[in-house]
Amino acid sequence: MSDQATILYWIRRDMRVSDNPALSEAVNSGAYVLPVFIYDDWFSQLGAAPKFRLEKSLVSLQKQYEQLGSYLTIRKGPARAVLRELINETGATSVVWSRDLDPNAIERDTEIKQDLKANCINAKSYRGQVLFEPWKVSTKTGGFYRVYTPFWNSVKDQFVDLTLNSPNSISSPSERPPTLTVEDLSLGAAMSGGSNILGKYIEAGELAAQTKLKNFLDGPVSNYSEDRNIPHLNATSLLSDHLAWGEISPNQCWNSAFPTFLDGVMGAETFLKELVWREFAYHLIYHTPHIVSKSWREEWEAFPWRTDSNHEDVIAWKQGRTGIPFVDAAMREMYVTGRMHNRGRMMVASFLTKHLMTHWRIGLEWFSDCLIDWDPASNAMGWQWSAGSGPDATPYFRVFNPVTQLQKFDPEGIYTKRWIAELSDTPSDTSLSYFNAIPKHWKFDKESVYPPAIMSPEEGRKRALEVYSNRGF
DNA sequence: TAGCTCGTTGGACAA
DNA sequence: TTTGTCCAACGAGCT
Repeated sequence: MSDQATILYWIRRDMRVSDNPALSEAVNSGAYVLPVFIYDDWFSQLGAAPKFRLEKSLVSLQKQYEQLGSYLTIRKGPARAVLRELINETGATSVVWSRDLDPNAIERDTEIKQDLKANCINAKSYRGQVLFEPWKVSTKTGGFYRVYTPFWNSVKDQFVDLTLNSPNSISSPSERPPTLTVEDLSLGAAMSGGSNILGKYIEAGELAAQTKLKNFLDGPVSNYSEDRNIPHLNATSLLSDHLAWGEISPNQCWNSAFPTFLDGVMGAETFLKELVWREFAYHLIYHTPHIVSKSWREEWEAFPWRTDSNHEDVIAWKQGRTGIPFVDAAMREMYVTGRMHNRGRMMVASFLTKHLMTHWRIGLEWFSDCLIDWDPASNAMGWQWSAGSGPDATPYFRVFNPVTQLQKFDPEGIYTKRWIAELSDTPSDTSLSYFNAIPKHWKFDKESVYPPAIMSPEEGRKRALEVYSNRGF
């Protein structure tokens, strides 16, 4: 073992080397840096698509470390035990990481920090997941924000540019500790067979993220305010999965878009506001962690939700067979690509929670399994917003009508034809790919007849409004 | 402290 | 076809 000190850099959801304060600090200390990924319970409980996406991210990150003269060490097991093991093996004296604001991650990290310190190991966490740490934003009376607009007004002028460049090289111990390979983690194992198809829609890694940000700011951003509502257009940044896995930082996004905003491009402001929605979700998950599992407004726990996740209506919703084209197109888009257009997300969430009166948690769990951009904070906030149980939620009488939404945002049926083969005499390749992606036991193929609507928009709206307006629940 | 204003994303209906 | 108004009322946040 060399005399030079070693720092463990513990990687979680920060799969990048630029604007990474924890990594930069470790590199600048002059010690050897050992980048470590630990597949612990936090990761093993992820849904199928997030795990598959994680695999791609790790492969990309591994290459990046090799290009910087370092390497990635991968282990599996409880993080605390694995870190101790690595400390014993390498003689490391410090562990650094980027803060993860997910409540389960906070609990794990707090315990680990105490444990390390009790054993005379330096342990330090750094910014990186958000623009504004939740404890640094407060209302004038010292509380946390519950409504988006005041939150936006409060943070929009507070941003300080701390963006860091990538290290030029990383010096790591010459003696490599034993490591697993990415393949050893079997991260694609939970996929039901659509992984080849889903894989085509994933471009993982930091470089891909930077390229997408640049392309977005070079073009689509100018019409983003309007075009982002049209589900068949390629008008959004497509950065959500990169942000979810930390392949790009919100700081980098903000910094790149801000000059465009100053130039008076409205779309750039809308984009910044979207970034701040992500911030708001982390603000909420930090201050009210129950948002991930219980209705944020307590009184909504008594709402008579349908809670049977095997109900035929729920199955139809998951499989994109409700007979409501907008809902089905969006659900199929998610199953094939691991993404869903934002208007689709609002639409299917409104349909499940209002027309089908099904608990938002059932929707949240399905999204957690299918989305490559799954993020605990945004997912929880979004579902509770749609259901009406969350902070700053949509009023109960605001029920999306899937037919009028389609007329407004997809009048020519481009989006629905892209995803629903049964609606076309000459089905598109994308719509047919759905049948190759779904599991066989769904017993559903391109010869199937498109089903009649399981619930008429008018009837569903009427029923939802009656129950929602009944203060007795 | 009390009062005032406002609330990401909608729908139905009337004019 | 487009535009305006109401839907119901509450709580957040500010002054």
